Amino acid sequence: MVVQTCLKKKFFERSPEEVAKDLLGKILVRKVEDVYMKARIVETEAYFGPEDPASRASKGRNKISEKMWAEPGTILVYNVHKYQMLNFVTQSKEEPSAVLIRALESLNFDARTKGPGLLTDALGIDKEIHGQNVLSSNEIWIEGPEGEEEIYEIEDSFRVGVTEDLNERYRFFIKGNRFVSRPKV
DNA sequence: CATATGATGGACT
DNA sequence: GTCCATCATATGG
Repeated sequence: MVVQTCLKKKFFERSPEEVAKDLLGKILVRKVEDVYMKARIVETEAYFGPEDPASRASKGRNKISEKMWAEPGTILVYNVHKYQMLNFVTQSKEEPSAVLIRALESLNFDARTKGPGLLTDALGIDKEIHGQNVLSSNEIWIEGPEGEEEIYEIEDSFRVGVTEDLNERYRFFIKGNRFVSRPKV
């Protein structure tokens, strides 16, 4: 029997790169009224602080980005065109950084989740949960099998769609998973 | 399969 | 008015 455990604060108190990799394979649970939607995280991206040109923290503090300086685990939601992007704050209040959820493998529902904008649509995520903490929210949280070995390979690439990327690969995804938004790099 | 392009709308300055 | 961490469609090999 696999024991599902909610993540602890410590999980998010690490670099966005580590958190992004470790979120792969975890189960995202979204509760809307009496409906529970469960999905496996299969693709993520790490964003750093002011030194990362693609990060919203590099544009200074504003109404959206200020939550990057909040507690690790804080939920950050912002829009790109007509879509919402779901992120979790990592590291610490002094070192703003975050992980973007880019694709999910739906487990108990049927909707398109192959892309950061599509998955928020599927889960009904909008700014209502912006600023909540994924460690304490009862509308969205993350579970993971404890002490299980990874049964998949992690592949990486440069980040998708950014106007100015860093010189490292900060996109991570589960190799071969059919829900990954852009399997080829 | 690959790459290219147009539509898209909310939030900020 | 400008920016954007997107998506769907169309085209070519």
